[in-house]
Amino acid sequence: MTETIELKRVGDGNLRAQVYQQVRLTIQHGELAPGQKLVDVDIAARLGISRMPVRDALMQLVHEGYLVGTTRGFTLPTLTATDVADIFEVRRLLEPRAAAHAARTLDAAGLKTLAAALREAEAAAADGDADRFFQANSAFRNCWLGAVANERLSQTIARFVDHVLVVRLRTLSHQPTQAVIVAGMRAIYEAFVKRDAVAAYDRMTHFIQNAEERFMKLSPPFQNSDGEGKSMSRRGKS
Amino acid sequence: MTETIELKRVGDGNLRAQVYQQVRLTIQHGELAPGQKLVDVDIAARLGISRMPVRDALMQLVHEGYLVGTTRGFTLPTLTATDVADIFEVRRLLEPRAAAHAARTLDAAGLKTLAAALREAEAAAADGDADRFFQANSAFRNCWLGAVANERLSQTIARFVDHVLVVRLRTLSHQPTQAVIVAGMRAIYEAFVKRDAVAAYDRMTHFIQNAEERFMKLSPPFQNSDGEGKSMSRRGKS
DNA sequence: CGAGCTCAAACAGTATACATTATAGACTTG
DNA sequence: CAAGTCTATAATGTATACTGTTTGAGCTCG
Repeated sequence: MTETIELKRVGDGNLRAQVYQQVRLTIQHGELAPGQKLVDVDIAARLGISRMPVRDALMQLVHEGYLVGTTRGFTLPTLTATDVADIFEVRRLLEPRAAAHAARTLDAAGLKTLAAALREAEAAAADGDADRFFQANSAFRNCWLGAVANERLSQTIARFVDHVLVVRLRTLSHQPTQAVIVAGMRAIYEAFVKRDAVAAYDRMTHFIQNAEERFMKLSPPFQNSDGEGKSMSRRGKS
Repeated sequence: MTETIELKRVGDGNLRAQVYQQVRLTIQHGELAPGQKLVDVDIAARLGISRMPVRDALMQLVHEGYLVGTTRGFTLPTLTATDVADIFEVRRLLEPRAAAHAARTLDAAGLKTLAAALREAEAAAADGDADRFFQANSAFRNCWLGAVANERLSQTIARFVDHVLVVRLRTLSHQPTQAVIVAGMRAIYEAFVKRDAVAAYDRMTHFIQNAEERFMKLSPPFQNSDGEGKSMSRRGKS
């Protein structure tokens, strides 16, 4: 409960949105211990605002699956192997189609951004810089996902990606995995360049399958799916 | 703003969950005019509670897409043709797979419930009772959706179904459409009985395509997708 | 008579205070 | 010594009050 979380106010709009952004970025950057408690009054004091906007933001994050809210504070969810498998199943269903969309709608500027992200990922992989690699990876996906015409589709995907993202830093630190991912990104990028929707679909399918295999293989702590500790018990749902 | 909304307290847990349930049920039953404003302090007064739980519930509903929150109250979203098409695209991607899951996991009790819902739908279609038909339809889907092992998948589907549901009453009132839907339900049900995952997948695909065609055909007011009034502009997002 | 401006009302955002609940730790008893 | 219970504390849930902003209506001026 020391100064591990560093939140600063950003001029965006209402306080809730600001807090939401800050906390989500904190989570996405992995700057949060797996069992760390997020207490609204605590964050509120640190930001110099009242509990309510913080509480609203945290509840929104809970609802989106970024956090779990117990009666005793908000913490990161600890996904079981089943959870991860479920998320990947949904991603397998959605992302290939979305990639096919993007292959048709990406413009020159988008392709340029993708190329830059790809180069960055390659450089980071060469250096073994997991954090940079992670950032490049996110930039790559955010770019093509932003070109998808169907916003509900892209938003749903983004959410599920973020859910596994919490524990993804581990996978992305693994050198051979980085190589595989870069290869997959390049394949997808080339399909985008050729505006080949079918190729984009197929390569995205392959990419996700690879990612899931790698993830499962590299995560021995997830093997103990004792079935009892389904940690995603949400609060506030029906 | 008269007594059109009838909310009663249900002993569930915290107030926010209760209000959330009540309002969502109200929406799902179509007991809400398209442009009607939902004001937190109003509902709070009617329920005899304070604004905060109501506000939380409404914001949750906004976030889930059931409502849109303007700077001037919460109202129902008015979906454009593009919105509906987007939702159906996601449903096409998810529901066949989910049906295949259900074909394997549905137990005898579930099949019995499905059979009852199917009979109910047939009876309602024969009587031309749109409301009963609607209820039977929902019961049918909720049943097989509940048997899907992947909870994230089923929850995502349920959400998107609910989104089009707001304007679905129109479609379900149409007699020929009711016949088509009943036929589709029966086909899917039989696939479930045979535990034929492939057939369930294919028939669900066909079912959704039919539903979308019918929906688009029966909705002349949605044809004017002037592109300007994208009504799903949410508040509170980034 | 019409257009623009001002004022008021309504509603969401925010803050603070109070109630409730669950958990952890300590103490007591078997 | 161990197990169960009780209490204290910490964190969420709820309520009320206040503030700021937006919208709509009415009035005034051109």
